[in-house]
Amino acid sequence: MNIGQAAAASGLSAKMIRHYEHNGLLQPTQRSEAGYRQYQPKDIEILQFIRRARVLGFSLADIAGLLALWQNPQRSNTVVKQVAQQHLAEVEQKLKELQAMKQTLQLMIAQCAADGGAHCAILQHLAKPAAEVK
Amino acid sequence: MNIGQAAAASGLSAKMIRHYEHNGLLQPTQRSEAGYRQYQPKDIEILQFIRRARVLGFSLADIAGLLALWQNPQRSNTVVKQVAQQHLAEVEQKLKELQAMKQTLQLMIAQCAADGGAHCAILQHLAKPAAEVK
DNA sequence: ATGAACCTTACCCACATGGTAAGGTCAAGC
DNA sequence: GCTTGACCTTACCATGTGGGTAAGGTTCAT
Repeated sequence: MNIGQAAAASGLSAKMIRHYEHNGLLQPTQRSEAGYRQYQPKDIEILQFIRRARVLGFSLADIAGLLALWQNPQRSNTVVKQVAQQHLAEVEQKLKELQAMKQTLQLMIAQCAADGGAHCAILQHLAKPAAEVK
Repeated sequence: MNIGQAAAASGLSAKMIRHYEHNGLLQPTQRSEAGYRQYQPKDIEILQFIRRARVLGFSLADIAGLLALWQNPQRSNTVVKQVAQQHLAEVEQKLKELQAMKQTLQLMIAQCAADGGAHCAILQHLAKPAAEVK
């Protein structure tokens, strides 16, 4: 199977598959005589694993670790859980930041007349907010 | 006022102030004979404006626009509001994505025994999720 | 044999920020 | 006057996850 078919089968782009190989996420595959990468069904499973982990926001470094654990029969699920919990904590941290942004943005937008005039609560807030944000 | 003092006064780093100037966010300042950038109190207000907008997640391109509007007495608050609403929509989109990640991560973590064994619901989910995520 | 569709590597770009290197400047203290 | 340390300058590299493009080789069907 060539890289284009592997990409279609896994939901990744051919570009990214090469990138993952370059980054050490994937073992270099066999090559055809012409140098084309050859993928086996087992490789497709690995690619799908990577795609699903990316959808969940895991970094490539995290995924490298998860892949190694996945392929290690001696693994401990405790380690896997730690990785996931650490990532969840980061996601929750970003959620907090975005929620704070959202709240302030909504407040500012609600206070903006949008009547075509020059007076603007949004610009006022950015110039001198009621409560300074550090 | 030198760049270090301007950085301290505005809450930005000297590095970023230079970067903003390089990007066209800031007008090049006066320079001392030795070539040091010189900042006036008015410049500090602009730097603080930028910092507050960054805290709210506005891109540098957005901030360039907001700064131009701020300094234009002929501005229309309608335009400002549009910029803010567009950014809010992006923030809300990211919030949705992160919330979906959070939910799935919590589910996977809850199902993981973490008893030191090799069986792991998290890896199972990544290998073959119950409901495929495209 | 030719053309389309695929593959290869190797670059540049985004985005905001940090780091580092190599060098110039200024002020304080001796 | 000289040293020292803190500051400033520019210029480059790195991050992380991709997208884009270029220049070229391969494969297959017509």
